[in-house]
Amino acid sequence: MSSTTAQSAARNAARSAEGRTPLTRERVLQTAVDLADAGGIDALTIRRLAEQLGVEPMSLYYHVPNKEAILDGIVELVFAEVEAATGGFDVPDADAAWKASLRTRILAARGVMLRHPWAPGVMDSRHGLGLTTARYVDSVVGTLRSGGFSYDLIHHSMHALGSRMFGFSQELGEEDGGDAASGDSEQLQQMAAQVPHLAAMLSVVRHDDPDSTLGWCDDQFEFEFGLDLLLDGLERARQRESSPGPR
Amino acid sequence: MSSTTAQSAARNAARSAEGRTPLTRERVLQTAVDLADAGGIDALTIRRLAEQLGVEPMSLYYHVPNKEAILDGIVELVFAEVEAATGGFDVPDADAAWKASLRTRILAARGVMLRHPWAPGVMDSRHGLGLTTARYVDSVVGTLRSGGFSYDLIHHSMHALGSRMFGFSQELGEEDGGDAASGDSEQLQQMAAQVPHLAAMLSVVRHDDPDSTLGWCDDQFEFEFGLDLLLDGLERARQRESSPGPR
DNA sequence: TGCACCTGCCTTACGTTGTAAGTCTTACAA
DNA sequence: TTGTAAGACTTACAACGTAAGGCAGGTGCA
Repeated sequence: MSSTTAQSAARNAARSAEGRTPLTRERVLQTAVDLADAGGIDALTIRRLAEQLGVEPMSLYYHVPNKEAILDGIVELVFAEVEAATGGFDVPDADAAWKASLRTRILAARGVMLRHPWAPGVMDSRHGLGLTTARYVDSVVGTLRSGGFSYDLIHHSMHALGSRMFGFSQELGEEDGGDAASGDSEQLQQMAAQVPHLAAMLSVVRHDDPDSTLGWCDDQFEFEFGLDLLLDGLERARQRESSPGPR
Repeated sequence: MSSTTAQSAARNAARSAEGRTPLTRERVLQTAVDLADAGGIDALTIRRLAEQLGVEPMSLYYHVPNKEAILDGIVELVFAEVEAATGGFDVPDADAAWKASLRTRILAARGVMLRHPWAPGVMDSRHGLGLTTARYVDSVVGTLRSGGFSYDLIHHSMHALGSRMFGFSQELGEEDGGDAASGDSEQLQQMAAQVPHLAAMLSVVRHDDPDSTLGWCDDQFEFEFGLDLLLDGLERARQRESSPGPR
């Protein structure tokens, strides 16, 4: 018991005297990312995270409600990196080269994911998008819009891009703005400020399909849309392969 | 202690007298699938599985080495369902309608996945394909081959289809025949018997790229191939949308 | 100056997970 | 009758996430 007390005293001394950098939500999340980068997502446990921070496990819970929140947080951190890598989430002016712009953005996202291979897996264990992630999606919607796509076609495009949009990963499942957007028009206005293109798309697409049976979008249709896009594309690639073509 | 003995005696009596259906690997795996179907993948724990089977947890380990093997096993079971749903994994004759055939097969796979929503997630937590899964992939390769695709283009197509091929899910990562195919030509011949098209593709594609830096296939190239396939397809869809077109 | 209160971290303890190691029972062969 | 192997069971452990509460140091107010 005396040893425990001594230990505690030593730590307190170290904290106040040597000026231990205080625990913050940011430091917790950043260290979590480092841990996952180094040892995979299974290496990210509360206990190891605490140890890495020189702190007892339960201390983390003062800054973060639970592990789920940590997972949400590190995904947001990854998309903050994507934002930095693309120099912000702005969308090109109308009639600009939407394709090149989108291509660049998506490849940048992929570059970030390659540095955090655990991210895709964590992403689709999460339900609902964080704000930064939603703003990324918003920028994709906005870019397509600038290229003259209808919101309907944009909606299908988002499903078709699916994995590619995030650098890998899979379907979106629920694509509302996270916890928001389940209550109807209330929070949809707050959302509009942060993710205007996404909000616009949702309101249009939702109106077109008043009986929101399958959760307001027909997964079967979306799947076939994306599949046919690929199959048609592959067919053209094959024809190109057979005939050397001009040039 | 006497109660424990009595309990044990009662169970033994029930086993021999009433003719308890014996534990087998198959029964374990099937029950695991049922459990995951009913309560999601998190509901599948060794203890619950044992309880469902009327058996003590450690008894499972006589029929299965560990939980990983159970996860491998239930994925295989799912693909056995896919095989049944498509009436076997045979490929069409040359010059047949590869696109319709492939489309049907993939949509059938999707139908099965919808009954086992946990399957995609489990799949990409696994490294390497089981035999049945590999045979499914093989049938996709074979079908593309029957449509006149080169093995190179087939290889890229597989990457591009990625998620769609399995009904959802994501990239392949390692796409060798599971544990096999890391040792070179030895097991590659045993593999050839079971998954001939896949083996053929691998041997061709591998030769073209002797310095197998990035793990013998260039992920960056594959990603861009698939992305451009989609972007080009979307551009055509948008043009179609703008001009109502003939008909 | 004294006392209450808040902030930030620590201690202890619980239930759940996968599984290593060893034991007991039953069926059958010699 | 005895030996053997198959097929279960018992016990035990380390690692996980986290509920509940404790305790030091600083801050604000009397």
